[in-house]
Amino acid sequence: MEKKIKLLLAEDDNNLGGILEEYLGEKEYSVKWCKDGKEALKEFKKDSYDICVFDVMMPLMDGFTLAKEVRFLNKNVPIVFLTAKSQKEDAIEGFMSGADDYINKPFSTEELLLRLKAILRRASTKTLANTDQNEFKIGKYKFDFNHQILSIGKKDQKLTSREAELLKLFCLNENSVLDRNFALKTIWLDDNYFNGRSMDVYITKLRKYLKEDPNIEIINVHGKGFKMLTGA
Amino acid sequence: MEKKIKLLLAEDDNNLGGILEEYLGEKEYSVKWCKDGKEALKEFKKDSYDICVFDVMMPLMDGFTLAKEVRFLNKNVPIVFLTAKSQKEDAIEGFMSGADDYINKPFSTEELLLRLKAILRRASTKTLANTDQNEFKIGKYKFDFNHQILSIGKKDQKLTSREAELLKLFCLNENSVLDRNFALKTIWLDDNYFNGRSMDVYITKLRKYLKEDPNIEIINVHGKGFKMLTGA
DNA sequence: TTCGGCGGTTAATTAAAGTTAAGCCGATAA
DNA sequence: TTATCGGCTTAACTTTAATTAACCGCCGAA
Repeated sequence: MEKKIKLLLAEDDNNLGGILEEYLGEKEYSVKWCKDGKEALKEFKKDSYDICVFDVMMPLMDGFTLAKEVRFLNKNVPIVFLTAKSQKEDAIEGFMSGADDYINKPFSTEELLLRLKAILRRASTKTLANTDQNEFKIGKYKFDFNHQILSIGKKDQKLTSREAELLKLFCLNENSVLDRNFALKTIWLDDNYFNGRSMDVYITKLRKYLKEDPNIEIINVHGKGFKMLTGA
Repeated sequence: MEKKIKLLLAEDDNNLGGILEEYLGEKEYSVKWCKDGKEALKEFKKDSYDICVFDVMMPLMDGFTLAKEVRFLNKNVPIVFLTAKSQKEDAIEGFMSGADDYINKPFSTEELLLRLKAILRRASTKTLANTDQNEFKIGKYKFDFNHQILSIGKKDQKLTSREAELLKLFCLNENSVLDRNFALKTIWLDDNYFNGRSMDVYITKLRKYLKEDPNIEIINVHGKGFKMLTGA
């Protein structure tokens, strides 16, 4: 059996929630169903998920607010909004980032399944090697991912592929927390203990490379991951 | 049953006050009704509230003056003003901060309820992780949340993530009570006994860090939480 | 006034992360 | 085929963060 895709569902309606949990659970998803936004946020903080499905209208914390909080924790996880027909499209789009999608209620479960597949395909092609962005500015540094070169002034530092992948992830999550497990899963494909320790070693290496510009720092967020701060 | 939303009502009219107290009390609010501005201010100092509803025309202290005092104590609590139709809109808006709203008398209780919900939703999006504010002044100190640094003069004190999160919560609730369970739920995600004791340890640490400026103190409000006083 | 719970503080424990070096392995060159 | 090298992982040891424990004092309700 393939490993299941972890899906976080926030839906206050018991009926719809139950249906989705059951239906998606039978497919390639492992579903965590929360009945309000607060609960879902707590859950997202606790565990890591591959995709989120949020109802927009919910008690305690609506889907958009929830999405904002989740985005703050992870810039990459794709989010699908469940909206009522009455909601204005442009208002919805204002809340969505590039990786997101929405689907109008009522919808068939097959329809949702198709959307989920599409968005995951899009997301997975984007996540790592495949982002079209391959050159980054990091403070006074310039980082060329393709050539695996980190340069400052005249000095060039050749990077290994692991170093480059990790640094790229940091660039894509500049100034926000890069979740430990997310990074491990995207680069090492498995977030076990040893890969974790390996990553720590790479953190040390990156810090060494980046110490020429005092405004750049990779700080640890205990139990969560790391944050690359780039002054500004 | 979810915990009720604490609402501070300042209304001198016995009739309207009584109606609101009863009607809101039946809904998801726990209402404290004060019959003049002075009393309301005293009450606000004593306890912590999620939202305020102030009549503008009141004896002893009018709603705007009251709001100014309350704002001094807490920059974030949303305030809804009850105004007479005759009052000029722009004059009212001049007194409101971004988080506030007003409603013209007479109004239906349903109308007020809707406003309260809307304003609370708006306010909640701002609460924690999501505030864009990340630098704070605390007396003579400067606190940079992103870099987790608390500095006074030339001295920098590095903070751990937990210390920084807690201090940020205090900054967002400067001079007003930070509810114990609220803090635990936002930072520790669970307000059980051990997390509570853990928080107490962090309070001790923050007090140590902040003792260079004698005007700053974190005082305990027995059974409720803590208040960070910043002289001023 | 007394008692029970809450909070203050310091210390002990456990878990996470930092660092350096050794080991492993595949690729390449002699 | 074997020596060497680079990249990565594993190991060992250190430091730091966070939680739990232990002990004590104080506040407020009865």
